[in-house]
Amino acid sequence: MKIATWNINGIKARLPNLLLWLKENMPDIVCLQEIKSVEEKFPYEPFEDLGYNVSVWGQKSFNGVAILSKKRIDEIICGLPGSAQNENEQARYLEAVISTDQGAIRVASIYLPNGNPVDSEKFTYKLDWMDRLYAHAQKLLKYEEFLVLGGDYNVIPEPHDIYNVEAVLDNALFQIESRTRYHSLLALGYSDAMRACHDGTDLYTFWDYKDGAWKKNNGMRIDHLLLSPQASDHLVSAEIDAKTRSWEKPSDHAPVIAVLDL
DNA sequence: ATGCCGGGTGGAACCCGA
Repeated sequence: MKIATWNINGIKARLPNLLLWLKENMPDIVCLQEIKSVEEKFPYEPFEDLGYNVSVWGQKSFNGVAILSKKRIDEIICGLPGSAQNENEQARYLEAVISTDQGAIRVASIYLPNGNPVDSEKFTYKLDWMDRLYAHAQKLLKYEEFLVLGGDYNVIPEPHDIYNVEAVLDNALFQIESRTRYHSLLALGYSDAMRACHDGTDLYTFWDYKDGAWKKNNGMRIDHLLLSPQASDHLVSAEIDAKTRSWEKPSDHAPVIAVLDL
């Protein structure tokens, strides 16, 4: 079972790259973020042609999450509990229950709010959103399922997850309030798939388009796959597919992939 | 360097991202 997360920064702009990547890697499940499309305009057909079931929670212009799955999707939940369930709710959380031969696996595609600038209501929105994610993640653990919370968390967990700490001292992604909330998820029992498999530096998932960040490797690790203990017991490997950042018309994020022996 | 790039909307210029 190969499961991936990728902030693709626009499904329309990234369709060729995404299809190429799917053909090369053939993941079983993919969590997508920032599709920037409403459901009605999502290009379902090319994914279905590759054998994927597709669930989308979209929004015009911004945000938007989706889940691709080779196996049947039995259940879909849009949004976190506690969200204002109205038409203004930002499309940032999509959860699916997927059938496998070993039983059900629950997967969430998460596009956590950026939160900049920190002296604005955007930062309090981020922290409130993280509090609601924590409460939901805590509840989900009680199911004792194979569970993967994948997505763009917009949190740099540790100093060695950024090329230069000085560059993000005022950034919402590195504030102690953001990092503490991220670490509280780990304290619940979730494991960061990448850190479960790799130590050290230079493990980045995002490089800004501007200022030659990719060429200078000015990156940060903000896209994560968090595994429940049941899923973590089956973790075989985890990797960042950084080479996609060097492709033509790249997303500014690279995919993260975990392999589970399920 | 909090916008130098890039996507989206809409059809120019502006919002948004990390």
